[in-house]
Amino acid sequence: MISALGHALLGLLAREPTTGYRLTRLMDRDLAYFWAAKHSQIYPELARLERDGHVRHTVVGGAGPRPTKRYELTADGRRALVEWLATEPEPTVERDPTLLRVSSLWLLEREAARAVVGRVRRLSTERLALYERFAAEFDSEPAASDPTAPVFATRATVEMGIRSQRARLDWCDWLDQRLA
Amino acid sequence: MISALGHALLGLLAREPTTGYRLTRLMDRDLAYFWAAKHSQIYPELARLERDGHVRHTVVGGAGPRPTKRYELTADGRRALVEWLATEPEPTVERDPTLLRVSSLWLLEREAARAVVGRVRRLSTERLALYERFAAEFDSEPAASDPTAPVFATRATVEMGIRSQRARLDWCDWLDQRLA
DNA sequence: AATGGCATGTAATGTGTTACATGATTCG
DNA sequence: CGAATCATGTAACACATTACATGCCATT
Repeated sequence: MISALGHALLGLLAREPTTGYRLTRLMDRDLAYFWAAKHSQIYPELARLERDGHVRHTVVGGAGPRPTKRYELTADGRRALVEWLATEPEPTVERDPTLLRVSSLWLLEREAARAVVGRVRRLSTERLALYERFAAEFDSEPAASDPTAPVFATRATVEMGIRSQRARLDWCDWLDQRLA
Repeated sequence: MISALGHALLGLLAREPTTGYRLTRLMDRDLAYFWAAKHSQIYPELARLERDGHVRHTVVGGAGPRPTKRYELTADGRRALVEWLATEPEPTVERDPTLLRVSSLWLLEREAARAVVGRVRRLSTERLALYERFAAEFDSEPAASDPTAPVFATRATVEMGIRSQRARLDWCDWLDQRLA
């Protein structure tokens, strides 16, 4: 069985073979807003994927005490990835600390409650600006409109990020009005 | 330190003292779409909250091999909850298996890719219908518009759920067009 | 008499974060 | 020469899921 993180790594390696270190940075940059992982989780997962024959590595130098490993998909790994893509999507288990706070908002005075909403709005505004910068960056690449190009898929996930944040900002307005 | 789950439980107990079993069902019904937890996680967490003085229990019978316990907030627990509400919101770490799939969508043929989007749409449509039923239910209670009533806060979180799903459905249209 | 809901717990395993540990290369 | 970046790993801990375990009470 391949974990969600495993599928994330296979997906990145399908784009381009690379090192665990660079996978860590890629996840931080490209996937962080929908799937986060630290290097301490990524290195063992790569080892497991290799043990199960989904990836293989070649040593490409040694910038430190240990060898630098370049990972790539095996034919089997690629097959497993494509198969998974077509399976039924597992329902998202949301864990939203903001909604957790809001679910107890009735305990606060009006002004304090509005302050909470204000903080949510600020955080969302920042996120939205970030995602919109990402989107502009990706749109400047011609391949962004080609459904078989990796950047197309990345652009699509950023679009969802943007729409999520816009929805959240609209919701802040809705809530704020009701607290007026 | 109180965990996120701890805050969720304190929030529910602030509404009404009750048993661990009913907290499990409440979370499943009212919070599941933004904070999920099984009973095997809830019982130990209640014990920890009690050890730290945030809740206390009284035995109210024994519908089984062990005593049935009714938990309620202590003054200290209520204070801790209200204080946490006003703290800076921790940025949501998204873990969205749907976006994980979409980030590798470029690997698929056009028809297969559209099928993936179709499955996402179906799931979202179902969710939206569910949340809209919840919303209608809550709106039928007069207190739903009173910001100091618990049902107001629940209604607000459902509103966010509805807006999220609508945003996701719109995004499915956006994606589908680009895959046409 | 069987089924389902009420009720509480533990054990094993899986997933994710923080902290510890090491050392080469490159740029200023 | 110092700082940042490249690079890989392990250990300890926290959080979450699945499976195991028990037994009363009410309804059909």
